[in-house]
Amino acid sequence: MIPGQPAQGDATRALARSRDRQLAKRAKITAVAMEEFAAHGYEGTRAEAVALAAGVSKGAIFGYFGSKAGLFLAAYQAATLAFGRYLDAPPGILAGGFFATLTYWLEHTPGLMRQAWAPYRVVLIGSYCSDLGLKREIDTYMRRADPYGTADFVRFGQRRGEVRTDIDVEPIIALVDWTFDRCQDVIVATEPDPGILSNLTQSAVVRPGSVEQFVQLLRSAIAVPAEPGR
Amino acid sequence: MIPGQPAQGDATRALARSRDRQLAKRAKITAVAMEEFAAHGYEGTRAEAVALAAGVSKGAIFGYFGSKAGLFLAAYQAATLAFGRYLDAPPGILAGGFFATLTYWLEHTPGLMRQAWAPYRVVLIGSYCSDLGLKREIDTYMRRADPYGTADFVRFGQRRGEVRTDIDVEPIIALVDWTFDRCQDVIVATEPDPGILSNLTQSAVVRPGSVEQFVQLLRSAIAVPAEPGR
DNA sequence: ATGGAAATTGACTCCGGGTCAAGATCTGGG
DNA sequence: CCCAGATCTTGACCCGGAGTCAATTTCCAT
Repeated sequence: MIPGQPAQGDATRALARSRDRQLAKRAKITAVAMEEFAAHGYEGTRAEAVALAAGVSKGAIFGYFGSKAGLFLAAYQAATLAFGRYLDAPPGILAGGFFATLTYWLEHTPGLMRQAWAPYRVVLIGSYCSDLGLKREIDTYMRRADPYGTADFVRFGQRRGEVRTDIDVEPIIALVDWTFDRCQDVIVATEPDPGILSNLTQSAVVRPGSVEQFVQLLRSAIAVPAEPGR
Repeated sequence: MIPGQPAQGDATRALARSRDRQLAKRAKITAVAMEEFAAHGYEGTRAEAVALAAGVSKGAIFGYFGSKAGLFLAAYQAATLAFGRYLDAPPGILAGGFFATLTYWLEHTPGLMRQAWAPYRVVLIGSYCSDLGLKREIDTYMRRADPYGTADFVRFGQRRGEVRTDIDVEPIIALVDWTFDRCQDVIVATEPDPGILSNLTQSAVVRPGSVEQFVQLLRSAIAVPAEPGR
């Protein structure tokens, strides 16, 4: 157990180290790919440029990820993990309930975007553009991994009695995701500095308060219906 | 005015005829492109294959449409026009109001899809996959042309007092579009014969009644809120 | 050291979008 | 009927980038 030379040349130890190096390299490539995709889009990103920036050869990229689509998928997954889950909000906020938490995250979106614009852009690209095959893989991943924890979040709202339980959760989850995305669109379009994230939504005049309206729509849709008697 | 030979060889007449031929060829190419895109997806479609099937040369395609993206955009626009507008429902249905009309169209979706599966697939492809630039053009087109008349439809609902007017129309329109899309997804996944439209949504078990649940969600969201007193 | 397994490389192939000079077709006038 | 000029059409060609694979390097166990 003395640190220094590999203690007794155990095969397992060596293998583990090599596995570690693999993973590190994979992670490095993924990180670089995220930057590249964010900067140039899916079509605009060159496998060779990623290889160069990551300090490996083009062949290695395909060795690790199989194809450009595979590389993007990895970058996309990494990007989604760069954002927190709904229920990671501070306890004080969570105590305020489902809609308070939702509002909290929406208010923090501009800051999060600025702090992590590459992941944000990659997620955007993944949501909107790719061939159907890739799109399908992304959907599958989102459903299986649920990286934002939307499902847990909705169930949290249901447990607190804020979110209706008279219909399936799936449509509700889908609607929450959609609302959040639309609000992000609005926020991006409204942001005072259109430099970084520009050229997606042209400046159709965005009325302030749009976010609130989307949230209101969501609330009407998924809050527990008032009991008919009253 | 006697039909037969071109009356008196007028320049205008000749120009008009040539313009007509142009348009006819353009339409032909667009129609063929729609089939090809529907069958093979965006990436999978070869400009040369379209040219061959349309009986023109590859150069002509680029002459008419500038690029593959331009060709797709044309096919996409043609595809959206192949579907009716919401308010084109039979008068008897329209008399039943907003939600009745919505339900009518949803019930007719399977039939429409079978009868016009190429336009349907192309619209699907356009909604989900393309590079950001193309996506943006598609969004612009949808907002400007509103080929399904969703905006008119929502205002129709508002005029009838069925749809709330206390928030902007834009979020409502967006939500109606989204709901319709999701319902279509569900219907496609539920269809007994998964042959034609298969391999997009894998058979995640779809509970019957999902469509109704989405509509219920929509109704809760956008119906006029019950007055607080009651 | 050394044999061999595994990782890495980058020159190469292949494919498809896009171009453009050459040729076909059309138009109007003589 | 024929000609000149304009316009349309063609398909061989170019080019860039995804993906491959034989050769080479790195790594490890003995």
